[in-house]
Amino acid sequence: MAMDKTFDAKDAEPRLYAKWEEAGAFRAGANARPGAETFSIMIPPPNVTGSLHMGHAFNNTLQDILVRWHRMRGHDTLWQPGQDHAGIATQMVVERELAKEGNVTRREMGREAFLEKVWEWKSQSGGTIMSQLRRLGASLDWSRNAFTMSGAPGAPAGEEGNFHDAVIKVFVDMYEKGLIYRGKRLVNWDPHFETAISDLEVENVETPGHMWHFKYPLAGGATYTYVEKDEEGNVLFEEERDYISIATTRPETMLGDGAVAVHPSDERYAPIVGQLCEIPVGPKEHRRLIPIITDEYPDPSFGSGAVKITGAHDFNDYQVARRGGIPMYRLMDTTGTMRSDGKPYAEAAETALEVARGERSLSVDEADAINLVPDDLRGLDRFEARERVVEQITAEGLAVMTQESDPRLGKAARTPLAPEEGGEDRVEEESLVPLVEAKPIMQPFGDRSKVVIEPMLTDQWFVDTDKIVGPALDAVRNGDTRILPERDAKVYFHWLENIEPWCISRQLWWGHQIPVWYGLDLSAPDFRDQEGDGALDAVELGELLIKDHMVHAGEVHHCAADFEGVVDAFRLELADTPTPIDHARVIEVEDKAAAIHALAESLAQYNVTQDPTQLVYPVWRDPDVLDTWFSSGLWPIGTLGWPEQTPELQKYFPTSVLITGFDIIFFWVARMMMMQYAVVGEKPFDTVYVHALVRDEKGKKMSKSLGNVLDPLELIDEYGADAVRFTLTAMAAMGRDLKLSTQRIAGYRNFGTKLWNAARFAEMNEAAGSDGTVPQPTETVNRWIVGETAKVREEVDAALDAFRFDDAANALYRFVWGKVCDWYVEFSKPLLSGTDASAQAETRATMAWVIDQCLLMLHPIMPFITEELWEGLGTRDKMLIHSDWPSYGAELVDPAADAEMNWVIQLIEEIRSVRAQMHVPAGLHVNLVVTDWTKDQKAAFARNEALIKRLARVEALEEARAMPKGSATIAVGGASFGLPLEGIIDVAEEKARLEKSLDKLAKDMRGLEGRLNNPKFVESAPDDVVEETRELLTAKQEEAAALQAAHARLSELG
RNA sequence: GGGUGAUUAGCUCAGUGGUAGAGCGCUUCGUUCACAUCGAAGAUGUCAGAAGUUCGAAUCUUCUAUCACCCA
Repeated sequence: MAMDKTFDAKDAEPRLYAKWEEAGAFRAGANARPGAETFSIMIPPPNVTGSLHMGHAFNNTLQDILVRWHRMRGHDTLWQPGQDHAGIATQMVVERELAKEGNVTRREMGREAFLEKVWEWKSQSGGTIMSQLRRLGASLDWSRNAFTMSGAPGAPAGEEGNFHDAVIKVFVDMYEKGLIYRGKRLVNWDPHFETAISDLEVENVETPGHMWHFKYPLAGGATYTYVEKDEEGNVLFEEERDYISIATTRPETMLGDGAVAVHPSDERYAPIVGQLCEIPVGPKEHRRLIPIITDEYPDPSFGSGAVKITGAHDFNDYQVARRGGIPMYRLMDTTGTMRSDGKPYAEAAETALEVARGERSLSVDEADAINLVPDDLRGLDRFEARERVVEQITAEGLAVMTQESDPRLGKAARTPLAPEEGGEDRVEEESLVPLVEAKPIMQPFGDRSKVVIEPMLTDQWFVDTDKIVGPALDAVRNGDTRILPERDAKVYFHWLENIEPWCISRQLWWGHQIPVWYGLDLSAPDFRDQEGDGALDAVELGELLIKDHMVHAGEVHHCAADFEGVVDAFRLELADTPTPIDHARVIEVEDKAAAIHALAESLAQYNVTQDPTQLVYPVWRDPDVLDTWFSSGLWPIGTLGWPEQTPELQKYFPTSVLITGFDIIFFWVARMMMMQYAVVGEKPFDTVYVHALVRDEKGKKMSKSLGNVLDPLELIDEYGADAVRFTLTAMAAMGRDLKLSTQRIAGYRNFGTKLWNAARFAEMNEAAGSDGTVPQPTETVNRWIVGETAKVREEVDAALDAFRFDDAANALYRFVWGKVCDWYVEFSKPLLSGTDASAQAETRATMAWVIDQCLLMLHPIMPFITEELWEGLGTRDKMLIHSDWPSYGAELVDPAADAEMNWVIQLIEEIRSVRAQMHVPAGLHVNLVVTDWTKDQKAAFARNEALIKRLARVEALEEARAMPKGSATIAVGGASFGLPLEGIIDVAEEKARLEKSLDKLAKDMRGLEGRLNNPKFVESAPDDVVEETRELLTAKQEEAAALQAAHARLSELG
């Protein structure tokens, strides 16, 4: 067979992948030895809308390495594939598609039809990432591909899995255990998609913004002495004030302020704490008053030190408001528009005022019902409202003023002012302008919608994480689950120790609809059926509804896996209504409005017909769906068929390793830990390997807007999957970001070519395709390379065991290129082409074995080229992917052979170096003279003469008493060699070379002697270190002596 | 503001107490029968700075500077 000069990745990769897949090579348990230990990895599910990016390539390369490595070791291995349904992203993609096609909106279509579209889209485009992972060579068991929405109502054929059942079951179970509740809390609200979103879907971006400074006048014209002091207590500034100064980046939220807070230690405001101040916006006649309170949150050194508290629109304020019992007034609707519902402003403000005065209090829901947006601002966009608020305050003269030249205004400053009191300026001049600082602010944007996220107080479902966080923390603390690198365990602890309730509802359609049904709250315990006839006439019905208030304002709700499951619970709700209403048929309707309508209609009809069988009690299902992360949180068990006790679940759970990015430690890893413990009471994985980010070569995060994105598929096209994989692996130092450059990838592509050509050489010399038997050669060269192979096997296993992927890759790189190609292949040439038949045979066998070992050990990192060579080099029982990973070790190392070959290598390198520096023509063979060597060295030379001569271009060896004149001298391991170069040598140049070497030796020796002359070193350092140092010094001294002599000879010469 | 980490050759990075390393790039040489996607040789470092612990520090401690990321 004549091999090509290079590996054709484009041709081979798809062919080999198909071959593996057809052979079922990736199947769970493939190549497992009987009774083998199991090894399982769950893929972090990519979005079903997603396509492969560099992070995926990195993440999946590492997983594939582990999986292939374990599979080759005969372990019962599962790499579980799958995708998550990515609620918001997928819904957005499909809506966009709809818009392109025919301008039908989701709402126009209706929920059912829309979901049908989503499934349709999924069946067409959902497989993209799967085929891309195949390009990378990922050996996932595709027959088990999972999807977080499989088995959901409306799922088409081919999506019959039971993930949906698992998700719903977990929700119901957790609800029943009291771990899930409905409540009003502040969440990240996306005004574009009109849904709550997770922190992960929020991008905080530094944006040019403004900080406005306003005066909140004290109620009733009260005044106080405002005093500012320096650190020593000297008064810097003092004045009478009738206001407190507030800075804000979001003036429109002032409308919802519930208080002004200052730090308890802030003496400047101590005189006015407890007083009321006025929000300087809104109609003059209904100005709202709010209390000045103390809280730890305000930073006295920032701004004026006083903070306005808008509990319903800011996360920090929310905490302060909760601590201080401050009402939270919501100002916007779901689209981020200023509210226009509820009572007129005058009435709302009056209520708020009563609350501020302590005359009444509001429940959270009552506060939420109050609309404190002034009538003229109702219905405005939030940013427009901001402008109007600023205008109104400024017009009223309640903006803090400053000189036009104030640098904080962001304009060119003429005379910079010393900042005092957070920068307020009191110089009275005619050119005063409102103090509006131009400053960058961190602003939250929806990562999909790109609109500004609004913290909003809304009704949502929450997991009471406090109740389930314990086992997740303990597991990592006591080592049941290990997080690598260790630093990331700290991140994990930090987050879980400060965990907040987890908002799991989303106002979307694509997802697992929450299995909760609501009904109108009906009861009339005091009603007496005076006729006692078990029927209700018109009069009685009227009394029921009006006098006994049968229909209450609130709602009741019940949770079960399906509608049938809640019917009984709702019947019980009717128990305290009169017959026959208490026997009404429970039916499901669309929503609350439909329920009211259906109930009214039913009662009306009953009134006419007196037919109790027509009475219905309508209930409606919660329209919201669950956060995608809620379903992803069940990934380890859900993919294995839970709640059914499948054999796979028994075998592969808990899983062995999770490999994932640091950015989702909180969102996914921590939640899987909590969920698995909460649901099945077990850890989801033994080890979590957290990897860093792939960046561009300048260290910038790859992003579409920067245009520095490297597409892994393009890279695979250009360099081959193996090169991309090897690069990522070699750069995978634990916990460090990768700065990826194409140059580096090209370098590792070259490495593949190098391996290819070494194999090609072996094949040409009939030294390929071993049967796997470890050779037991007699030739030193062969004994040496067998030992080197054994050493690297141990190194690679140790590295992979410790998740040191880079160490494994680099060890193999050094071995294959630096040992096998640079030396062993060269050393083998005289033996392979020589006349000694037994040496030739043994070398062929050894080389065949060594090359095969390279293929075996490189396979997990470079699966394609190694499989191709494996097939090409010999007749094999199994494909490489299922071949046996080696297990030999140090017992194959022959120390004598090791020492001898190292000496030979050093000699060759020295000769080459001298030749190059003395400008000996590259092709010229020269003689070598030896004046001094040991018996062993002589024997070693004799054994390796052929290859030394060949590699160093030596014509012949002469033994001599003294070095001939004009020789260049070489000292190797105590032996003195020389190249007689009279006529060729440049004496001055050779002297310079020797001097340089001697200088370095002298420096080294000084250091070594310094240490050895220090009695404390000899006393306290370990014996082997002292011994090593002594030996090193002796060697240096010998070498120096030889070079010294050579230098002397040259000096005599002239 | 809080936390985590980084700072080592021109570049990208290994190196967790025992004389500073790799890859890439650079310079010179090379059409040697595996490979020019190659080979040979070479140059390049106050290991960010300061102080400490130690017989010995790139490595441990403290401080400083700069940068990055995460959380507020």
